Amino acid sequence: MTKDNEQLVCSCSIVHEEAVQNARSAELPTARLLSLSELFKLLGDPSRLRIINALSAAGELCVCDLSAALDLSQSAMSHQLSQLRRARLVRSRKDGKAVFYALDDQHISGLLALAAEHAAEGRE
Amino acid sequence: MTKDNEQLVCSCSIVHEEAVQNARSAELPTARLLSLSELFKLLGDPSRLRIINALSAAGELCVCDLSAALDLSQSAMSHQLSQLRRARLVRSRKDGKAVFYALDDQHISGLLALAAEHAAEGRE
DNA sequence: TGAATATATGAGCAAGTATTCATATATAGT
DNA sequence: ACTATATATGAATACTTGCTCATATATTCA
Repeated sequence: MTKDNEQLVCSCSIVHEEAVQNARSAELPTARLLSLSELFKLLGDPSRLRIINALSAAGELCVCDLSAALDLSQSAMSHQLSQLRRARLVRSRKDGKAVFYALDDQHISGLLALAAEHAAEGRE
Repeated sequence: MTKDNEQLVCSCSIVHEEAVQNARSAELPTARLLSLSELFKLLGDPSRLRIINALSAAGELCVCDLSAALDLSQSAMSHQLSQLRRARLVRSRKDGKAVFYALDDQHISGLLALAAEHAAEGRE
């Protein structure tokens, strides 16, 4: 075999046609790929994970509470919450001067739990 | 109320004691937090997500196959695989000159599926 | 209206990261 | 032994990103 009518992005020639075709046809649409990776990227920061975990535990917290509980500056907290809000991971409710945040997606807690299983088993 | 015997990392004073205590006592241990966020961070890159998706679909692929299928240079592919391998998301099997990679964790596909649900619903 | 409080946000900086380039290692074939 | 092939890896670079600082907006209270 060793065809190389593929774009030769690699110099090797032992391409397994059908496996590659399998992989190619299973490719996620770009939009879905990007929204997926963006979701994971948001969860991939310790500060944001702590925020999500705190909201999951406490139900609803205002920015001030979150800052105090997680030892993060108000500005940093607002910036992070802004990202989480934009991705619809949290929702905000304004009450007087305070703004209360809560998780806006029931899947997220499930994601954390499932991910925790991997993290737990993988460690030696 | 409005106690501020907390470390005043924020200048506000409407801290809700019990909610904050709830959040604080639910804090994840640092090691677990970091391994969790590292897992998500790895999944939070489009290239790595494509690799994982390809392996999930094709079962086992050598570096050359992956490079060809995903249009990524051999070097970039090796670097990414190295990270995935270090985190035990993939395992490698050497066969002659080729090295075949496959997913090393049954949870990962589940994670992708669950995350996809969020990504699907969140879009307007 | 004026002062204080709670949150949001733009700019800038320091740290992290994905890719490329060059090169090293390992295996197979001649 | 020599060449070609497949993969791995260190260094450099361009790009991203999380935080801080300064400031803006909004709400409450006097």
